[in-house]
Amino acid sequence: MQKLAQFIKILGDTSRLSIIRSIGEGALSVTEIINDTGLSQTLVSFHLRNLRDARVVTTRRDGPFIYYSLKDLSLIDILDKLAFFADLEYDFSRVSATLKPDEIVSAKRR
Amino acid sequence: MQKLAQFIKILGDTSRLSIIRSIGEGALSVTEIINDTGLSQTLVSFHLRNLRDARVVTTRRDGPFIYYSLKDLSLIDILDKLAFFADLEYDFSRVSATLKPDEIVSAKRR
DNA sequence: TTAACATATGCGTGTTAGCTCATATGAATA
DNA sequence: TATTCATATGAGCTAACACGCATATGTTAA
Repeated sequence: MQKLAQFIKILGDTSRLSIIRSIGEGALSVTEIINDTGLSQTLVSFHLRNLRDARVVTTRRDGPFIYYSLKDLSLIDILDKLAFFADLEYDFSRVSATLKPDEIVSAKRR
Repeated sequence: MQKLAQFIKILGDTSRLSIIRSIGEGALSVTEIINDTGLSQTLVSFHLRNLRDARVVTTRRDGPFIYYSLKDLSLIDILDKLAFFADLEYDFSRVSATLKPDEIVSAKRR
């Protein structure tokens, strides 16, 4: 229970959700994440550390760049479901605001 | 995004998860929740307020008792998925520690 | 090796949020 | 109405956490 709450806490932050959404469609370097989210370098680095510790993301080094990606893409589906559950208007991934999670998944595959 | 993070934060607390699990199988009065979770009266009341505000639970008054239940049972499935995602050992609802979320759902229907 | 770029970390701060204690409100029964 | 039981609320404390600033580490290329 403790572990689950801790894990969920990691997801319950606007900045981290932004980052997760950023890398949800493919690996990005830290700088790319910074540009995509508009968050400061320090803040992105700080949150990436949390996400790393929680094993939400994985890293791959390529020269001076470190590419971050989601360890398990099914997290996006879960977040879509949560977003749908939470307020029925907003969807987490960037497809549609009116589809149900299941429909969003299928819509993305087109 | 703000709203989603706020909602997830509500879920990311050990006490509230205990309460959600308590009422996951049917409506309980506050006193029953207190006994089931082992949390203090004040603390349960405090968290129930949060869960109410987040529209996670609904209430029904019956004489001096107020019965709380989940507004949408699909929350349990989502939490099972999150628990499975988080550490592969623990499951949120009380069925099995080794089944995947889908299997848990079907196991419960037996 | 030095300079430039990419990323991480330590420290200090303000705010949020969970918790307890005391108390208040509300409903039922005698 | 008075008492008892059920539930909610307000105030105050503490700890956790998100954030910014400055700086450090690491990598590449000149």
